[in-house]
Amino acid sequence: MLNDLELAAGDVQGGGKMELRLWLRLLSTTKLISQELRRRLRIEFNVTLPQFDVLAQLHREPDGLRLGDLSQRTMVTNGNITGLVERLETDGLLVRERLREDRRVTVARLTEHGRSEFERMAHAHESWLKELMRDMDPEVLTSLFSHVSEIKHAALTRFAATDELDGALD
Amino acid sequence: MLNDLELAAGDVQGGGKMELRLWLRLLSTTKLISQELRRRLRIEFNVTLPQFDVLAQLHREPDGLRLGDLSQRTMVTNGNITGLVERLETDGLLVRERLREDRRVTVARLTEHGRSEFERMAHAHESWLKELMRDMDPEVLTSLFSHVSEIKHAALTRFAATDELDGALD
DNA sequence: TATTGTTATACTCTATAACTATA
DNA sequence: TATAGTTATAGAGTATAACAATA
Repeated sequence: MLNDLELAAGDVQGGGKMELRLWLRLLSTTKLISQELRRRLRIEFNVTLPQFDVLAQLHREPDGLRLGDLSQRTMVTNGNITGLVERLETDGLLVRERLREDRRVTVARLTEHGRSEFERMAHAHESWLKELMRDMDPEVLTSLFSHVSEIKHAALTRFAATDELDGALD
Repeated sequence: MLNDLELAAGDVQGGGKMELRLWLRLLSTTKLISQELRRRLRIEFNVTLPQFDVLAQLHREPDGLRLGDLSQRTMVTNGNITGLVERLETDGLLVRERLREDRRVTVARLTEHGRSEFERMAHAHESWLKELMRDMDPEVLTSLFSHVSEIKHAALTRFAATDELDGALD
């Protein structure tokens, strides 16, 4: 299952550019998979990947999330979360409500329809990924998860502004 | 360096959803890093990530590439590669030329300016990534590369149409 | 004054299909 | 007829800044 061709071709160099090569491989892999998942989500459920992400975040929080928190967790700017959420509200998947205690704050939460729709999406999504990774050793998946988490952690501490460090748990 | 908090919090389940969790982690990680790299590329070099990708592909091919091949390698549709390449031509980073033997074919290749600009970009890009991954064990990077390649290979064989399988070597 | 969210704007990317010219 | 590339179009994402309402 290992692509010996690529290895033999000198893809793995002990030398200097492993970081770059790994990054490019990560990027092309996620792009490839994202495109297919996006296509399937659109065809089967008529949602985009960022919309799916918003729904996933809200699904974890039965009481809903402030738009600012949603913005942090999805890594979508405040200005753009508005339109994203608006489209989902139009489709009846979530509702927005202003807080009484602080009328500047808007909380978004899933409707019943949104919740059940998301669960259908998540189920399909999960089975697509299981199919994709069916030949991977479970140990390898766990190890991958932890190392990718290391990289993410480094990115959070070295790339992101320190005050944005909270939300992104994924 | 391992994020014990996340592990302790039950992020790694022996059970059933490791594939999904790994995917979400991959996705949020590449998104986080992409956003920062995109920001830096725009500020320092005034290019987007897809444009950088096009330049990288052309940089490997001194004689240039047919737009169709470029389209495959970057995973950008034929229709959209046109505009992408046009912007780069306007900026003087590449030129398009029709083939004499077959006047349907257009070949894009870097100009001298494009080549030297890309080399500056690639150098900066590489140092950003080295900084990001400076604490990662080189063995781990190699192992990550090979396992991510496995996943990419699975995606290529299971997701993509069989006739599009050639180009995507990254 | 600071914060929350909205609006506005400009650009780019993505997906699809119809179209042109060449073969 | 088939192929390579372009054009057209619609919808979204992305980044920034200005703005209104509220605190």
